[in-house]
Amino acid sequence: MNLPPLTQRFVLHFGEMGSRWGINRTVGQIYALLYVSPKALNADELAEALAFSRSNVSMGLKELQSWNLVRLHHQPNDRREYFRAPDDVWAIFRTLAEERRKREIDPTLSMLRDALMEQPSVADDIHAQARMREMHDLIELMTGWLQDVQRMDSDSLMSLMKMGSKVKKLLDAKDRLADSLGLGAKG
Amino acid sequence: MNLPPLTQRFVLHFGEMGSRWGINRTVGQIYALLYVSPKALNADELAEALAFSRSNVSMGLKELQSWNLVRLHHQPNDRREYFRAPDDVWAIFRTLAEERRKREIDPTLSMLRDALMEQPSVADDIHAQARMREMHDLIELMTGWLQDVQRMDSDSLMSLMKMGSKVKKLLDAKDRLADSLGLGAKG
DNA sequence: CTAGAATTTCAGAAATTCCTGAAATTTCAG
DNA sequence: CTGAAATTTCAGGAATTTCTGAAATTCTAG
Repeated sequence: MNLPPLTQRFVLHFGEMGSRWGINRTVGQIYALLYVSPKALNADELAEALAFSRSNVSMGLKELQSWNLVRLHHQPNDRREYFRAPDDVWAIFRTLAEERRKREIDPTLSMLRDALMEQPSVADDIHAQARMREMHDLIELMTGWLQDVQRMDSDSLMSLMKMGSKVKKLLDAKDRLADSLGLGAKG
Repeated sequence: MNLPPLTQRFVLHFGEMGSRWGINRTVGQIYALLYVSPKALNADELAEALAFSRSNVSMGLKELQSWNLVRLHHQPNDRREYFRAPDDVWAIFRTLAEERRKREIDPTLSMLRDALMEQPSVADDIHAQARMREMHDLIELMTGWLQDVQRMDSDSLMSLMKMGSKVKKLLDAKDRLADSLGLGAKG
């Protein structure tokens, strides 16, 4: 591996963190390098820069493509494929959240839905089902909210986040205003 | 394993999903069982119910304790330790988010901070550092926001989530109001 | 104290995941 | 078509993680 110092630190860090994020070292390092690289890279360049086997890079890129995290490019008079990470870091985050929801949350939501349709046959399962309902409702609320905010443009999302918990004050103010005008609760 | 049907499905699912969530089968199944169990369980009961070795359960419980995800209890005239998941599923989620931030985000944030202090020495590193700054700013904004909302009580959080993207309309309304009153931009 | 119950530690076996080189397949210029 | 370049697949070796049983340690009733 022969990368400039800052790039190298970033790449090695992503390789190490990979295991905590549920991706392997190869995938982590490939994405890190694509993310900071000023230009699109092809598979051979990645294999060379990161000292991985060509086949390993191929599998890593496939994985990243299945996550929708890379864009493909072509150079004139060169039939190799070149890869880039999206420029917009917010878009990357959105994609990541979306894909993780699909893989890590949706299967559980569907298992919970199935379990909630059943008629529990013993006392312990009655309690278990009630607990599952609590979990189901929370997950449904959170994923629904996630999908809502994912539809917002980056600027609105940023201003919303910058407000942080001040949103609560705004909500309270809205409620008081609605009350004082004699309006009922409304969404 | 001899569990009532719904409980068993839930437990097995958490065991399987464990690998996607970065926890192992043992830890997943133990927590699933604690979560749906109507009463606190001791390590022997867990080992028996899940058909794991006693030592494996011990390590799994240690892991869960390091995540702050279990509560310890004692029964009169019994010196064994009994374990429970917190009753409030929102509290569980908050803890999970907090601990994942510590393990999966904070190390990266700190690496990025360090990298941003350096003076890039080659052209590619200048670009790389700019990209790192974008990532740093997004992560800082998101974790700051997360800490803000984590301080909100469960009810406020729920009503906020139920609003979903309607929050944006509320924000727009606030901005228009502020404008029409001739006020400048304010937090 | 002490004995035995409860729990933890830990070496290494078992299972899983990662990674490579070789072979197979796909792509496309000529 | 053909052949060489580009890419993918895949068997199996390397590395890592998980899990167990045995031994060590901690705890507490008496």
